[in-house]
Amino acid sequence: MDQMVIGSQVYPYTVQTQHSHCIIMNQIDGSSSLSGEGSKPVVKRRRKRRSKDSSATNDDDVAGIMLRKRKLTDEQVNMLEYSFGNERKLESGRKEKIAGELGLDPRQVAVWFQNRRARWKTKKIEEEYAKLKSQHDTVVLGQCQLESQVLELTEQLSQAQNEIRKLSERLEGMSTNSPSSSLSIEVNDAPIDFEFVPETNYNIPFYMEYWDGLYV
DNA sequence: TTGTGTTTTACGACCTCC
DNA sequence: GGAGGTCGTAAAACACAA
Repeated sequence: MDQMVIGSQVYPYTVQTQHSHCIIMNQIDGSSSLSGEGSKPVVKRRRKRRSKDSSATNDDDVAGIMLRKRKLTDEQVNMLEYSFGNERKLESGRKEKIAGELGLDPRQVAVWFQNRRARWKTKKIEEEYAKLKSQHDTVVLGQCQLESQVLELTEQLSQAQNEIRKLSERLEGMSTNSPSSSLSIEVNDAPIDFEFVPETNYNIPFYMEYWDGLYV
């Protein structure tokens, strides 16, 4: 059993001490954290913090030292973790039961669950963030690939436009008075057939230029 | 040993639900 | 209105590098 020496007094440092510590705490505070001020105006009152001074001798300071928070034992934490794994919320009866089994104040059990839920929530948020980041990175990568393809296709399109313009100019030079409804030319030894389809809606600029070139 | 960063315990303020 | 929740934070406990 650990001991805490305060002045001439030796205080046992055990689970029971932790239990007592909470009772003292509530008495000293003269308040419960669950007092619930409802919708009163927000008045942030800084609570008194416990002193770090261990050389104190008067009753209040001794109590303050007794109030020092104590780490829960591994066994207590394991039991609390197990309980938390079964159910993250803590109804009154269960809290009393756990507190009794572990020799803790019910308030300690409630606080532990509150903090545990907060840690769990933080972890969940971090996991969700990592998942979303991964998805985002995947989308960004896909976007880069698509942009690269767009550049490549734009370049190809530009080259094709140039080819067509050159051919158009050549055809213009060879043009006769009677327009033909179709014509056939070769580009790079590959035959390309053009067919005039008046009802087709060509709204791509270079096609319009091409037709304009043919039928000026 | 000591300075510093992180984790754990505890609390005050406020919110929600019954 | 009370019980129990979240949120933000203080302070003790702990880990660890320098």
